[in-house]
Amino acid sequence: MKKSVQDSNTIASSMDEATAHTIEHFIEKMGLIAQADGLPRIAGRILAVLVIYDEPHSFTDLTEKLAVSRGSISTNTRLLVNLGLIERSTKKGERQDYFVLRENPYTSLMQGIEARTQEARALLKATKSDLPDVLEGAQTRLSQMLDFYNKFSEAVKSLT
Amino acid sequence: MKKSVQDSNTIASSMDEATAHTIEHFIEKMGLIAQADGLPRIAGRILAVLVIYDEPHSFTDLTEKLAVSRGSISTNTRLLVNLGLIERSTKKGERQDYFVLRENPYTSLMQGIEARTQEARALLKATKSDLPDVLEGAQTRLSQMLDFYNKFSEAVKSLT
DNA sequence: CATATTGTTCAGTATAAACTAAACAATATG
DNA sequence: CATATTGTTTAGTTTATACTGAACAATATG
Repeated sequence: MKKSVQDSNTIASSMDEATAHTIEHFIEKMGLIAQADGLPRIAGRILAVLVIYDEPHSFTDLTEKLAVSRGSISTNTRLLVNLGLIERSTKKGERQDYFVLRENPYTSLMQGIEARTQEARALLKATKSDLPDVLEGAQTRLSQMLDFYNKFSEAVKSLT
Repeated sequence: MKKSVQDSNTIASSMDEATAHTIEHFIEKMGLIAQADGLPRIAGRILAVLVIYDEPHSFTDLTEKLAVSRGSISTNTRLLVNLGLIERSTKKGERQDYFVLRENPYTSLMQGIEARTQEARALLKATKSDLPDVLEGAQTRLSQMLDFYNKFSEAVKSLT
């Protein structure tokens, strides 16, 4: 078996104690942030690993570094790839897939958010046009909400 | 027992069939949108009711209109109040609390989002300063991520 | 061909969250 | 005071999701 980028047990020994702790903490916190954003905790942790380390990480690197099952790595790397945050890469003479952070990871994230607001806007427009004008209050409040989503959408688009 | 704003069984009969259906659909979709945003489905549905109807809705109005338990209404109205989306109101001679949509519901929502990004920014800053400069790649990627969150924060703030 | 490696899928389990129903405290009403 | 109303809280249930571990297919290697 090929030696992986770095064995999880040897991380700490190859760097400053405090640094190792900082990294560990960052990885766990990113898991929680991911969770708060509605993503699996593991997805956030994988992302954190790829933010910290320069080297592309293989499937097995990740299972060892994060101590989770291959199934989870498979599922969550695919998720992150779909979100446009990471991408697969390969090395010649190696069968394994490697993962690295994408160049501009966050723009595509924004596109995902944009798509979601688009759904809300569609619903609001449809509801407005389906409801009779006599429901003035409802029409007004729907307009306000739609107006907000429109502005939000613009703001998000300006970030990409 | 006081007659409530409108009995759920009589909604349809007092308005156009198509209109009733549109409202029903809007309420359910709002539940799903709330869910996608990490909120309980019921919170979205309560919000939808208050968007559609002019009248302040009591606790019991909501339980009847949405066919959910009082416990859920209690929990979720409190949640929506804390998010700044709705507010309690009262009527003289009435013991019940009533709920209405706030005047500008969405700005305070944004403030909540802002607070969440603030956490991420704090983590990124702390991690950057705790990690040694020799970890150039990590420093760069952390900066990029922080940069993104900074811009996002600005964009969100511009909406309020 | 037999064995090993790699990634995916899926059944089952664990965990977390939503929701209900009932108990409860506080207040009002008669 | 007894009873009813109102909102909150909490125990228990349901439901959804994350995660594991093992089976699997595909491919490589000897």
